Amino acid sequence: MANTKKMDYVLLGLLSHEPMTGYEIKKRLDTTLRFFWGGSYGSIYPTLNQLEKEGKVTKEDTSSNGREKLSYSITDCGRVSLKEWLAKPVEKDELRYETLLKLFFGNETGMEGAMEHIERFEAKCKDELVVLNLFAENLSHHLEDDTHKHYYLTVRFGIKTYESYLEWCREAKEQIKEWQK
Amino acid sequence: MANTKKMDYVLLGLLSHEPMTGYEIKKRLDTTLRFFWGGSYGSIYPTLNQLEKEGKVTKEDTSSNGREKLSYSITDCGRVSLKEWLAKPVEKDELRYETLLKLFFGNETGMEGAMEHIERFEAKCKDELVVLNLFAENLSHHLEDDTHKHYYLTVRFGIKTYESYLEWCREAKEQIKEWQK
DNA sequence: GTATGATGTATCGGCTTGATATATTGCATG
DNA sequence: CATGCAATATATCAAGCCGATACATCATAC
Repeated sequence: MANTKKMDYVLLGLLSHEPMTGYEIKKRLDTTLRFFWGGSYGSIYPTLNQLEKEGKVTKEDTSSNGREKLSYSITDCGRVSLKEWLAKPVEKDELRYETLLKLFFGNETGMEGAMEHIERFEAKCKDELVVLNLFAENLSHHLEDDTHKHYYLTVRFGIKTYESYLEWCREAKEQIKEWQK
Repeated sequence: MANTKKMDYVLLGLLSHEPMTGYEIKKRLDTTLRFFWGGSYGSIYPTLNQLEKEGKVTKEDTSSNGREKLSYSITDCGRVSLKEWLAKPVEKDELRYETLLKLFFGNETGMEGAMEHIERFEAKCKDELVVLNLFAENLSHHLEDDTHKHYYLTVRFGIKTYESYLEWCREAKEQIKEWQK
């Protein structure tokens, strides 16, 4: 059978929006998708080559002034492959929260350590929420576009969850203070 | 320098609670830690051997009736290593939500597909919430123990976030219905 | 003019997952 | 009481992925 590798579909999905270079794909992963997915050069470039061999994307050399630049576009075959994957039920959603890990094992260091981790987590969440709210604001003016509608739903997911993280931080800090009495 | 590998500290953390076999560790990861961390045999057994070589855990053969059984315990050296790691700030928290990925690229399949993914996600969240609430209920009767306190905080995190996921599901479904008019 | 950062392609080591192999024990069901 | 299925238990392997790094050019600022 064909690939079940996730990165294949991440790349096909991004290229279904517009042609891009590997570098641009990486940037997109680090900004727009950052809240729910990642990806490294070590999987982007090899996957692009493999997808080209399979005929799911095409490569175009758009170098200029000696600066190397390879633009990738999705093919009809690639679109079919993407749609098949999109229609299948989700296999796995997962959280990998080091903060919770350190909290869980925190009885080795006491509640002060836990408190510190929660406060750092809280600060980071606040920063992320600012970014997400900006995204939502910008997107709300362009909701005619179907792509933006889908993007908007994922941003709303981010906002909802980060807000609940902050609520939990407040609750947890309160709880710890009570225990310390 | 020493290891920065996460699995090292997951195992040390679990063994700091009580001695366990690799199999028991796996079960713990699949139940208690499931909501925020994972782990496979392919990383558990090799890591246990490596930690033993480093003197951070000791192995004891507790086989009986010909059934092989290797119990691992944390050493003082292992405890020091764990505490050092716990004191360091968190490097990375990450979400890997295939549901959001399929939603983000959903303009290829239309809003009906998005709706289906959201509904499946909603159903799964409801199930998880039942489990988490059970955990919280049980734990709330044993909060004298420090280990349980820390465990309780992570369960509360799970409850808060799953509740917000469900809220988002409702909101998103509402939003999609409105767009479909 | 020259250092810094952004653009851009690419690979490598090491870690992790998911599947699989192997073997024994305990329990249930006909 | 046999037979099969689930649970206990250790262990490895291919394939996937991350983080770091190497390399080269261009733009900007000082």
